[in-house]
Amino acid sequence: MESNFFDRVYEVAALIPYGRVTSYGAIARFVGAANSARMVGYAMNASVNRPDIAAHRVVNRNGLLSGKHHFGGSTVMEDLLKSEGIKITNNQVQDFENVFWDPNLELNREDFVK
DNA sequence: TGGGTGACGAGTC
DNA sequence: CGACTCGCCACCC
Repeated sequence: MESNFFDRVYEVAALIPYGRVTSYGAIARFVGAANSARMVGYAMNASVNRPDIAAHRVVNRNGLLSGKHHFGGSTVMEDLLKSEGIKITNNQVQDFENVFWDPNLELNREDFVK
């Protein structure tokens, strides 16, 4: 069976543009679980098996690389973001507002299966 | 079946 | 301004 929740999270995560980041809460709202931002992170945790998912482009609402610790336990996440032109300082995304990508604004929910 | 878990978020002190 | 607490809810055991 298909767990639409996780699948949607994966879809959105896969659509995050290069050099941009988004927040768990933004994805959560987009998939219809505004109050389940934690589940987005949980889904990302399971997305390690999904090479198409750019989990490193997902940070918390503060622009903090909360999931970096889960990226092999190294600075992989930080390095990946830097390689995309995103500035990282003290585990925090610089110019977060500038690189923030809100699926609710940039993406059409109608393009997804309801 | 039930309960614990957690890569969050928002509110409070 | 910083640190802490609580609620959330889909997934795993």
